[in-house]
Amino acid sequence: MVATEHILQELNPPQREAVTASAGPLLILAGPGSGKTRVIAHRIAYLVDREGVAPWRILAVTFTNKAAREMRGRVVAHLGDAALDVALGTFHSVCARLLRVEADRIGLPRSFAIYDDADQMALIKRVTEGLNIDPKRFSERAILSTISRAKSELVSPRAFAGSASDYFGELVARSYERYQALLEENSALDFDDLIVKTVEMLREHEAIREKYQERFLHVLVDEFQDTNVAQYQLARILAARHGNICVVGDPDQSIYSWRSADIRNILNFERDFPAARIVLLEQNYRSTQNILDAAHAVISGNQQRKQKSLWTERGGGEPIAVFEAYDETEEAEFIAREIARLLGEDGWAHRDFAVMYRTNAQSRAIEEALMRAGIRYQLVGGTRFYERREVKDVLAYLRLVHNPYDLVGLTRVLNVPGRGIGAKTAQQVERWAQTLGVPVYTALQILVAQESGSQPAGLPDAGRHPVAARQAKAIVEFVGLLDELMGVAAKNNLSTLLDGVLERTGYRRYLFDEFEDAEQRWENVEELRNVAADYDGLAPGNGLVSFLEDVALISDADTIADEGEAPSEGRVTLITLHSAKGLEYRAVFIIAMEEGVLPHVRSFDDPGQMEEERRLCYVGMTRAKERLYLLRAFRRYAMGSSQHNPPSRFLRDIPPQLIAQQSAVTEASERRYQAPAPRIDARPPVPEDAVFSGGEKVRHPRFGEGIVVACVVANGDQELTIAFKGEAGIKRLLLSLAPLERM
DNA sequence: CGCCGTACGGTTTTT
DNA sequence: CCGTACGGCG
Repeated sequence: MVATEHILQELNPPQREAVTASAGPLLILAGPGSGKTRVIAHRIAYLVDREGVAPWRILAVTFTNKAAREMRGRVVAHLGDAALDVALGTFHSVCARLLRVEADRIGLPRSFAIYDDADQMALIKRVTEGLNIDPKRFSERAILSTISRAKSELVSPRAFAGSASDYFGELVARSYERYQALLEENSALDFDDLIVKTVEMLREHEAIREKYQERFLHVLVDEFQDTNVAQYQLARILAARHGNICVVGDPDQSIYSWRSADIRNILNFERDFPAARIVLLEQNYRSTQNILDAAHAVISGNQQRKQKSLWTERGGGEPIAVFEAYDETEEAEFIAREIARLLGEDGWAHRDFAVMYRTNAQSRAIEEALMRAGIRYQLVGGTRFYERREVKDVLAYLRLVHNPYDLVGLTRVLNVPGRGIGAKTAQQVERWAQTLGVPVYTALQILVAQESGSQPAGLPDAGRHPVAARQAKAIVEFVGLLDELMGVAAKNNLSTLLDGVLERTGYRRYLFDEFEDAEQRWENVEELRNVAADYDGLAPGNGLVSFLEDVALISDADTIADEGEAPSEGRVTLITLHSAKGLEYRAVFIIAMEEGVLPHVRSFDDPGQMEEERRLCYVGMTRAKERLYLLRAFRRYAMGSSQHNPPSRFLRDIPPQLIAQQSAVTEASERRYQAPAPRIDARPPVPEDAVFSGGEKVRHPRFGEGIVVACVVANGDQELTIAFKGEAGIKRLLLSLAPLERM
């Protein structure tokens, strides 16, 4: 508690202002590395410690669950266990909790399922099928993303239909309505619904609204530039009673507009709260001046932005290293070598390094190189654990036990492991359910009743089911299996339930019968069981609910190993630029600085999206504390074939004097592609006849025949990277010293 | 009706 | 290169 005073001493004046601003709306515009996480944590501590606010009356919303955990850790460090009562989480997790608590009062099934991207896709497929929409003319993904955008802007199906002006709009309007109906039938909410339903709840139920408005004396929102309209409205409603809303963001780091994040929220905030106090945090505590200058040069290319001054006391630092490799293998090998080299120096640990890329698929080459070099790494995201088939199967059973109306889960495992209920039968049942106007699970129950010759109370009187005898028998068994598992769930902890699922379905045997890589898959199932065991302390029903909720709302950034691992245990981080937001590393490698990758080809025809690519690059660059490496490859393999990408426009925006060594890998080949990249002026002359270029065959007296894969011009010499055919492998040689012969 | 083989198409980012 | 869609066989 006494800590507060000396904490305030450590802060610079704007930070102190942000922490101690007493009441009312507050907008903090924070540059990268300005210590904003620290400031929010301090502010929470300050409110409790100095202003006497009860911790449970503070709501702080972060972007990822990991950020929430980190925030909680910081606040607990200041306040002790009292801080555990602060309401902390992502918008989605906070909403899920509120909806679960209020479910009965607002007529929402308490056991609603949460649908992720893949589940939504499965649902929208049914919608377009039902509406006879040709997926070749109108992609399901486009329809879904239009629906999602409407929901993030709090546009109801009815309102959307009213404003639809073209044919596509009509189709989406019809799909939207049907999609929502289907979600309801499944007792499911998608990610957007979590927010939308919460806003609706607060708008329509006065008692509930007043309860929470009264409770939350202070509302704080981090990463405000990445909130969508619905999320902003939610924060506004919650803060309306007391008017204490503090939002923190950086327009230059807005990288989620494709997920309907709306940068205009920042402008609207100033409009909605004219009395808002605005604090600028412009001092950077993270990066060296060179890194900051380079990043600034890149972000300055955006037209739509407010100029901002960023400064640091950290001095010049190392120049930015730009490396041009022959292909992605060499790019990766350069990184592995550089990391190995720095690890050999004093004070560097694995966790000091991160390799960042635009798309998940790019991690592959890096992984291979690090593996070959024996460098430990952790891959963030990629083929995510919870997206693996075997994990999804087991989860689907758990979801069904929790909510048997979940049609997506049901169709997933109806015939997994195979029990003779094929697609045809599933379709028959679904059609039948539709004509009866009941959920598929209810139809299955009726079928079971009919098979046993009875008609239990509470189920609609229906015509005879359309399923053939053999398949009907299999369905009876399947429904029996679910019943049995629900019985297990009611009385046992989560891992017992999961064991029950595996045992009764014979899932292990199924894996080993059907898959080559069954070992690996079974390991994943066991890993899932380990996670589930963490919930065994909870009451039977609660364990399952919390587990499913956490699984649905977990993000890949949440899986990053926390600090606290022994230094020797650290790992190099491989991460997408998007996921890297909010993180920092001593050394950062950004790969594939190429036109078409970063900026991504999909942004070429839209200036707005191009600006977002630039911000993405800026986010990546500003993750670096001490060293920043920007890499590109002359050729890159993607989807089987090789392609050539010109250097990224963002590279050209960086002043040459900030760049250490301009590596020139494939000059000769490069010229053929007329790449106009600016070169460092003071490049020392190299004797013309001595210049080797990529692809040339050479002979070395000791290493034998090889191919030049890269050459770097430096200090009047050339450093050649040569792949030799024999034992020697890949070597780096100086032109002036190596007795090389052109072949 | 279900299962297994081959051809083809589509590929950003994620709470 | 990977997963899905379709066609023939048991």
